[in-house]
Amino acid sequence: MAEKITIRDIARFAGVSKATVSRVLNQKPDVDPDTRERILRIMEEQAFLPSITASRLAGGRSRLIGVLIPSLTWPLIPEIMRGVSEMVIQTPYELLLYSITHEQDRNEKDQGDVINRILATQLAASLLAVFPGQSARYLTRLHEQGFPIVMIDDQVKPTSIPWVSADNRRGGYAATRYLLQLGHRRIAHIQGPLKYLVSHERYQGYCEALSEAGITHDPTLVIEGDFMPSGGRACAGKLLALEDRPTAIFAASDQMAYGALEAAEEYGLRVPEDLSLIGFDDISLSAHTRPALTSVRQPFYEMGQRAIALLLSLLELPRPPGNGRYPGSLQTYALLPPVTQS
Amino acid sequence: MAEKITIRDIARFAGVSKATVSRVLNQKPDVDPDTRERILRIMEEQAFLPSITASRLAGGRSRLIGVLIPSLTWPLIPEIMRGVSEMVIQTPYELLLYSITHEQDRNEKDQGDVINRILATQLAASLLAVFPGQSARYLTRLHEQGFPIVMIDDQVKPTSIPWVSADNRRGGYAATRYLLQLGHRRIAHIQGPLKYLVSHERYQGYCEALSEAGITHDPTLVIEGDFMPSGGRACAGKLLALEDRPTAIFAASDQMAYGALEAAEEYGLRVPEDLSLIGFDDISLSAHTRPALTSVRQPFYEMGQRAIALLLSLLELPRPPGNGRYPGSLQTYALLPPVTQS
DNA sequence: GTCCTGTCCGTAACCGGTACCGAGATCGAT
DNA sequence: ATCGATCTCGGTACCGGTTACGGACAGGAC
Repeated sequence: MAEKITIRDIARFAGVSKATVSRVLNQKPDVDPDTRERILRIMEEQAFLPSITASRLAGGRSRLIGVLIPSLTWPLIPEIMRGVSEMVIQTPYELLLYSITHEQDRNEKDQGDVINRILATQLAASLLAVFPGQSARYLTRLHEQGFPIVMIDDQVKPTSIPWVSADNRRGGYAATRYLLQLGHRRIAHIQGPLKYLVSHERYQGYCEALSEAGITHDPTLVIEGDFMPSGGRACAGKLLALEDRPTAIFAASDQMAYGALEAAEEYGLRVPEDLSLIGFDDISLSAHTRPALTSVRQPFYEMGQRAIALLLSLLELPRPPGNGRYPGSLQTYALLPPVTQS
Repeated sequence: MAEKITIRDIARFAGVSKATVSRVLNQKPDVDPDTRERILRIMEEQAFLPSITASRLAGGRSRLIGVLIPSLTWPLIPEIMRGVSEMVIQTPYELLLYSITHEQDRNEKDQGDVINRILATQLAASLLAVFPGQSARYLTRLHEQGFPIVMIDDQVKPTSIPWVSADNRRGGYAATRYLLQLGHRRIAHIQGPLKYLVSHERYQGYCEALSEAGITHDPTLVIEGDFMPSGGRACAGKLLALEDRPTAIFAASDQMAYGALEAAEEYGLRVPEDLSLIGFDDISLSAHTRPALTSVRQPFYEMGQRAIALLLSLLELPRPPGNGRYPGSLQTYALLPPVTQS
């Protein structure tokens, strides 16, 4: 195994001191352009890559990105992570995985513990927080102290933290448009729990599509569900029991759409012949079920990519003085459009 | 933010030198028991935790565990990772994520690149390789050089690397037993591709259960599939076309079981009334489909736990001299039993 | 020619640990 | 009492970077 070459070797080859090499590594200004060029060339030739460990210890910025995710078993997380890791592999950064087990007692303490751990070990000096939920409060404080953080979150409340989110309003709009294009006029909507922002956004998209089509909003066709199959079944049951029954249902989650399938079966209705049904992407495998479920795909892969790109761009910025806020951070975000599939 | 306390602080509190504190940290023998006790107590009081970065730089063992995984979107990976991370969170170790994007050109070069990266950055000094596939060759060499590695793999060929695997033979046995207990005598089996070891193992379990029940093996009831829904459909089609049609099918993957469902529908057979069907767990959501699919659950969560426990135990061992093989590494493995569910 | 300013770069201390070397203490054996 | 072996432990040189400080040298203004 070839001896690992160090900054000292590079310095020796270039006939300069370690300090100068370090300066070009960190893009400090006070280096002669010729010298810089020469050193860069030598580093290239020697395939030199500085020790993340050493530079971190010496007080440099860390090349380790902490990724804070809720239970991986939530099916959309892996899709996000795919985008994240494909992006990161092209950079000299590495990913440090911090998984919060959402299963067990989901009290805030757990999450705080993990964040404390990240801070205490000092390994990661930046954070990608995926659906942080309750932890968002901690994160906001952290971010205000100058710790680079990007969130991927559906529940974006006003925050100073740069974030990436799917465009749920447009998703709801797209789902409803799809049903309208099939010729439906009486379209019901099973909402997600109203305590979630996404539920309102999807509902809002639904309303917009309807009013755009000149259909007056019928409140009896909108019921609040719980994102779960059983809730979807119950809600769909109520909807199908109406005397003026809807001909199509837009469920705010695939899980609820499954429940709705069962309810339809109970009523002897066939999908999609007698009742059209569209879900909202919790589950990437919906296309494999029978009957195949139409669903609005959220662009999780792209969200992962965007989020990490955003974080990387923050890291390249020089550390801001003063209050530690990155200039313009309030504007850094991305809303990604949905896709109707299957 | 409280100043980070270091080994020097502890040394000062205890009235000893840094060296001695380092010795108790690394469980070196030459420390007076009283002194050790005192230092440990002080570390406890001060909530001291040594800098992973510094100890790594100074040549100590790394507390970073590299996790090498194929595309996270493969649904069983998250379940494994859940076991892994729940285990790791209880230790002072951290997880470094290296995801191989299986999607794109799946040539070996990709995988070699990632492994080179792990080696070059020197961050992780141990590795958990999940379904390494082709990379296993690299890993074997690495392991023989003394690099601690544990594999989670279904395709265990003779190797010196400690591994954890599901017991596929018992899984096949369990699936077949399940059908036997329902009273079936003519039980078909749709195999996985025979190039995979797991396919043979599951088949073997199938044969054992049959012969144990005193049923003579009928070769026309066993067909090789491709793990995919379309293949399952084709195979099931052939089976159902037999004049002496089987009353139950054991498919070696859930995907193929889905295909079989479609084939049954084609033949006007209802599941489970007219035809019993059992799958093998590729997909954790099988229980949500209609009709709910019975499946053999592979204990991925537990496999993750076991694998990381195994790796940690290797790390606690002193570095072996000579050829770098851990004594008894050929015996360190774990076969975990399956569970029939739903 | 002197003085000042700015550019470029080397020296050395330091980050927080690890590990080698050797010193002092203790103790049993001679 | 002398000696060597063993147990403890301190001193110190690192690991591979970063950074404060200051020196050398060039150029321009006077």
